[in-house]
Amino acid sequence: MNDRKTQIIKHSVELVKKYGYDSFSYADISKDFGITKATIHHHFPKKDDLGLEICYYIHENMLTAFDKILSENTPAKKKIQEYIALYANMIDEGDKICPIASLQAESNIISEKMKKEVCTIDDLENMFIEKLLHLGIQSKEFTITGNIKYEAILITSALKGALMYARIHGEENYEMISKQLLMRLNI
Amino acid sequence: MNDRKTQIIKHSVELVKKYGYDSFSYADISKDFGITKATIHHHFPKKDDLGLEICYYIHENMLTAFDKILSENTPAKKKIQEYIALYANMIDEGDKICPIASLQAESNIISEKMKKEVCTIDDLENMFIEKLLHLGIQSKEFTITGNIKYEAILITSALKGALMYARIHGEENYEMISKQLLMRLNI
DNA sequence: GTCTATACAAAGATAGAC
DNA sequence: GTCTATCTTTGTATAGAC
Repeated sequence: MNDRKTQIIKHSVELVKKYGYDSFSYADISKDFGITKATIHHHFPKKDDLGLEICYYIHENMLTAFDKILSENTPAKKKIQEYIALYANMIDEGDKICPIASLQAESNIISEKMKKEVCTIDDLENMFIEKLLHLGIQSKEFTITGNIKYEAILITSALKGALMYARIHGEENYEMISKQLLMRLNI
Repeated sequence: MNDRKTQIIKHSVELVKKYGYDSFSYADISKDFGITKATIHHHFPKKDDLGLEICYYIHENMLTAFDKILSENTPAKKKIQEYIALYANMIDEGDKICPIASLQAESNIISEKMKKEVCTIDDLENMFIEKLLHLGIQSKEFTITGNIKYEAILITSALKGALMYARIHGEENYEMISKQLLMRLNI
């Protein structure tokens, strides 16, 4: 619809991945697109308006990516590896981390509305992984010891942590850490 | 030792754990201690000076905690649990995460000097865990599949991620996630 | 939708007095 | 070591013209 509006949201997600929500400004977007700050305020009166749209965008993007992975006729192991590859792309883009990890780290800064959205996205991601784990168990690709729900949360949390580590210490670390994480599933 | 300067550093570490480095200000410290911003600038002319001292303080604190755990005549399993409890304390303090995770999330905001210090602290923590893993293997308390170095990095990264998750979703999650993480070591 | 202009507060920082 | 006072820059935000 509103091309410029979507353009700003997309770019803002990248800024969150690189600098965090509180540390990027309307001035940054202004420079990057060659428009004035006032124009951005026209589309998003308050920064929190933009912040919420950022969350919604991440949410929708995630749904699309997960639906694609689920729809493919592939074994659970392959689906999990595709999920892990989604994260890897963020480092390749240059100096970025998971936008949700970034917002989690700023949870005492963002509005209650944004916080709630972050929680919803977290739940979505964890339920997706839980689903993949159940798939793999059913197809006897692997077994899970302990609690499946928390195994899922462990996987998503560990990958977010791994991405932050790899951004500073070298992107090659992400692959090594994720490989080690999946070792318990014999993947 | 317990002079104003140290007092400011200690408090700043807590602010980093709660809000992040970029999102806390001299004005915050000023209010909390009832002193002016100028006084803080007297102790730390630039914010980066304070930032570095924050890193050094975290570094030293970590060394002390790790030395204590290593010096005790306890099995490796117990030592790992003590390490995990160190993290748990941060949530108990109220709404806080690992200060290093916070700085990692802001790695494109902080100075090169601070970034280097964060890396050093990361290495220190990972080597500590690696040591505990070797101890446990030697004493036949558990076995490790895969790469021990990356198992250590996985543990530290996962716990940082788990802490961020638990801050938003409820502190009880930290225990559940860490329990699931250690399941592979049969702890 | 985009601009200029402007307001207003906050953040980092400095000079100089006590 | 702490203060008052001041400065600069940046960030968020609004009003009104084109």
